[in-house]
Amino acid sequence: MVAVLTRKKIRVILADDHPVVRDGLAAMVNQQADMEVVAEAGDGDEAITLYEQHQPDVLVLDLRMPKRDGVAVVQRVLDFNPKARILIMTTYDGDEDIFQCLSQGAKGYLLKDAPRQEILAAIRAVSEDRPYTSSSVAAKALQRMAKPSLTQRELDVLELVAQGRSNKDIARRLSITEGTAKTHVKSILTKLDAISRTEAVAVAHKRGLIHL
Amino acid sequence: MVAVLTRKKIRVILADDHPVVRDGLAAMVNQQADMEVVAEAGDGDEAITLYEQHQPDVLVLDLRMPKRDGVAVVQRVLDFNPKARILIMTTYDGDEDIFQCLSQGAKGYLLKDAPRQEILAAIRAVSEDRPYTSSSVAAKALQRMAKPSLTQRELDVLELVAQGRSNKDIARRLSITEGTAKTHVKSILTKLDAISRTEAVAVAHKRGLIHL
DNA sequence: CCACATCTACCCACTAAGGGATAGACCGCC
DNA sequence: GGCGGTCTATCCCTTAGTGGGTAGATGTGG
Repeated sequence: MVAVLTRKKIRVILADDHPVVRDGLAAMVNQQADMEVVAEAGDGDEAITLYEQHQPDVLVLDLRMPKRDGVAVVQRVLDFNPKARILIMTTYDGDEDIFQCLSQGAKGYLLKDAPRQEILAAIRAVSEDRPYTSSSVAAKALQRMAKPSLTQRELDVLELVAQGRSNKDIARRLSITEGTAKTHVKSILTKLDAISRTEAVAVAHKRGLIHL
Repeated sequence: MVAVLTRKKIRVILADDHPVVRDGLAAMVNQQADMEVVAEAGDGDEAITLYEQHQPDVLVLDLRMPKRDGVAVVQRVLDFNPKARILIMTTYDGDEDIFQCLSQGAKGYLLKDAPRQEILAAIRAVSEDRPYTSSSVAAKALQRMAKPSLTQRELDVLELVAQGRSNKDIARRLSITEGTAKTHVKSILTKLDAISRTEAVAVAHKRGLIHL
């Protein structure tokens, strides 16, 4: 028997809410001699359940999914198994998403427009516990590190600002005074380097701080 | 020879900028006895070129692609062949996108999270020149019809508003007075039923009038 | 315990934005 | 030729948002 036949295959779980994408990845992975798909998840909760059930070598994870958001899945899975090897695969290239996932412990991050070979290379790298990040993605993570973080309260306010709420409306919803809402908005503007709330929303959206 | 063998297969072109999605669709289509993929495009220009080259029975088209936007591809292809059968397949469910594509002459519109069977059913329907639209998508197209359209100038202004520009800044960029910029913004607010520019951006984004 | 960050709240002053109305210039269509 | 839509522009007035600073309460970690 040849070595490659006796060596265990890389066991992969795919988590993505688009059946088409899962099909595509599954076809790609199963064509390889050294890897196989052991399960597929269509939402965040399923991803967690199936991970704990199968304990695969690699979890390929979409960021935006129903029921539970990708970052939450990363946390939960790494909590269950700190050595879990997670590869994020998403269309979102905002520095916040990248930073969150990688600093949380995901081993790789790549974009859905990546060519086949790169995707397979990433899965192999992550399966051997080697980090995989394209240079453009790594650059964004580094960029993010130089920027100030928003507090939870500021994120709450930012979300309402992005919905088009007025300071008065925001204050009412958060049970604070309008003055306090203004204070939060001001610090958001400062941190995001924006001169108006509308620009703040644009910046926050580009950076992946909010997802409309 | 049995009828199904002599009957010509449905010839399909896939246009999507994600290799994974193309792989998934191709695998799905090629497994069917009655259809086959004759070409794959990774951007809008390629989609047009390959359509004119192969003249397939169905063009499956992603809306957001590099080089040329999906709506522009629909126009161009239908200009080349008014009987072209185009099936839009996208993640965007804003009423504006749906309305634009269908009123332009696309035969079907479905979302990427659709199950395999629905996708195949849509391709078959469109290949026979039967429109295919899920009820939720059709509902949005109808909703859109009741809403006022923005003029081209208003769309120009809206885009700058969405970038966070001030009225003064917008005026400068469009070479108009600030007062005129205000007039445009005011009519945008009225048409989108918003009380502030930030809310207008939120509404416009949800409806698919702008894509950040 | 002290230092630090966060959330809350207030002050003042100034600018930007929104609401309503009106109107001339231009263009295409019936 | 006239009607309707669009783009441009202006008026007045009111409200919302921005920029500056200050500060008490609370909680957390060194």
